[in-house]
Amino acid sequence: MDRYEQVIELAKRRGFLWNSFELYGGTAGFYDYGPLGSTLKRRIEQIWRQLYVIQEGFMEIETPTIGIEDIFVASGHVGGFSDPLCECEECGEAFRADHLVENVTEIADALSNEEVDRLIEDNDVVCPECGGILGKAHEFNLMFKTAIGPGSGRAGYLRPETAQGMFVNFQRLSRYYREKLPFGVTQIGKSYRNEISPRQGVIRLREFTQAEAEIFVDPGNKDHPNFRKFADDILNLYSEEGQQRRTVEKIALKDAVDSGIIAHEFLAYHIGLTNHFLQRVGITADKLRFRQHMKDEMAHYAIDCWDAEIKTERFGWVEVVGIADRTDYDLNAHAKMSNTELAVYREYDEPKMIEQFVVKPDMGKLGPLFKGRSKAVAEVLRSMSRDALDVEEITINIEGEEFIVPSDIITYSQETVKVSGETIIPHVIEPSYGIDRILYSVMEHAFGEEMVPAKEDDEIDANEETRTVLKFRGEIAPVQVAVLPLLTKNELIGPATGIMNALREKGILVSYDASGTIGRRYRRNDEIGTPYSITIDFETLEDNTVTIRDRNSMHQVRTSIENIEEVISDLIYKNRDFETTGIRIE
RNA sequence: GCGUUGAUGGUCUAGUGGUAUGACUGUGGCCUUCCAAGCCACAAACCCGGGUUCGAAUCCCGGUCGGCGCACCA
Repeated sequence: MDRYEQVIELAKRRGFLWNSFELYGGTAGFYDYGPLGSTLKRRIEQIWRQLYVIQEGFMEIETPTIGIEDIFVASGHVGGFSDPLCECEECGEAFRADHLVENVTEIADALSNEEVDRLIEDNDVVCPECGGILGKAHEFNLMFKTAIGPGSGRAGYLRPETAQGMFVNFQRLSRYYREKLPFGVTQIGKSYRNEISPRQGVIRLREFTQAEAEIFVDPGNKDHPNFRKFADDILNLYSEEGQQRRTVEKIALKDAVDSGIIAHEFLAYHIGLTNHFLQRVGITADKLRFRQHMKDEMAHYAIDCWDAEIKTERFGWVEVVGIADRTDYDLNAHAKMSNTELAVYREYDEPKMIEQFVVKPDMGKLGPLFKGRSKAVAEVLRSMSRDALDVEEITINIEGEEFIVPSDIITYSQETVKVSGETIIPHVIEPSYGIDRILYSVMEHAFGEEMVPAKEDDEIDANEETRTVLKFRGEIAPVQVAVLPLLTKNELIGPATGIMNALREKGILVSYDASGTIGRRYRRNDEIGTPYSITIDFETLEDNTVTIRDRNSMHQVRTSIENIEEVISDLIYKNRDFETTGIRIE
């Protein structure tokens, strides 16, 4: 069993991850989160909220998982997700069908699959790799399509990313943030891609959870006011240049910006924030790197893009977060599609006095002359230059129609105009997290097998046994503390229940376990990553003390029942040193 | 999607044309004392569909799911 199998086997057995629809045989690309998995996932998301929503102030919104066609036409997903592909019947290589017929037609990308097939046949297009015969063109549409409403309905798609729901709310959001850049918005939710052949368990899913932030910034100012916070952090950077040399470099973010490796401070800040987040949820620092997209792999509209990649035993480096400067691409696309201006007005510090050439058509005269067309004529006149207007009769052309305008109908002058601001289309910085991949990576990095001394027993030779333990950070461990009466005796169950209730009132997730020997129960809790165990024994009845056991060190202290919930809370949330919580016992 | 390979309790596994082996886990009980190994009892499985057969978990075909290779991963 490799590490992946060990983690997945444990995840399945202990209620973290289950194959969906298993009762009916299952379907690839879907996973259920069991009791511990859901809790772990929620704790990871909660830390994400703590950083992005509370600390950064990027409020969370929630938009439908189904989107209408226009959204995905504008975003490019309808076109981009339905490339026709042809596979070679000889060598099996797949090619973009429209690219294959580019040389024999002008309109390759506007053809139906049948038309492409016919062109391939008529022009004897063969496989560019091996010269073999090509199969029929077929669509690879990675979006799930559905119908909204009865009958054939209106086309809808399950969203392939949460981002579009935020872009299309730009105007509302801009107003919410009182029209001041920068501002950001976040969404945590499900996205859907109908992958052709999902494998690799939870690494590639058809339904998955994204946590995305869209941060709208002034394109003229991509400095970050709090950059200092991460400026000195040293990260494993795998830059475009580094990839050519196949070397990952440890560089401080400040230096990466100064030397131009990272495009600008704002992006670097968010790389820093991602680094902070991933380590806080328990990703091992030396199994984490940031890889820059190569020029040819980056979407054409992006300026710079970095992926956070995590090293896993089976899959190697797995992309878990993408941090991109998407420029104004999305807002432009939706502005065009919806015919609505998606921009903010930025007031200058000082109004600018601008020399302007101003044309003033006399509408009183234009009106009777051109009737219904006079407004369009005036528009054109206003945009003309002084030279073009300085003639006897001005001839203009609107949609093939000619208009002759006598020059005495207009006046023009050079004027000084006060301009107090300008309209700008913000650029978008987008950190996009794949929560499921992160959750798996956290489990893998937390997973450990340790050899520990076995209990003495003459009949068994081995003096060591394997302890399986998930070393989750306290903050993300699904079960935060186990309450264990040493024996199943009523006099022990009473105080145990009391302690459990006090902990629960404090908001701590407790598992109560009275079944089996104490050693077995410790091991059970090690395996699901419970950081602390409280054991109630007969001494408790005498002096109101219990033992607390630390999962990682297996050390125990004896401490008072009084305020035990505060002690546990401090251990989990405030990084209190375990050894300070009581008297160490051997 | 193509090729290849596998599928037996929760987990790991034995096995056969006549309904299944063992271990671990789990549950209940016993146990005055702390790291899975004590005692008693209990629970729990042949991936799905079709075919051959008196009878199929076993043989054959198809599917599903998993692994691997190829392709795909905006």
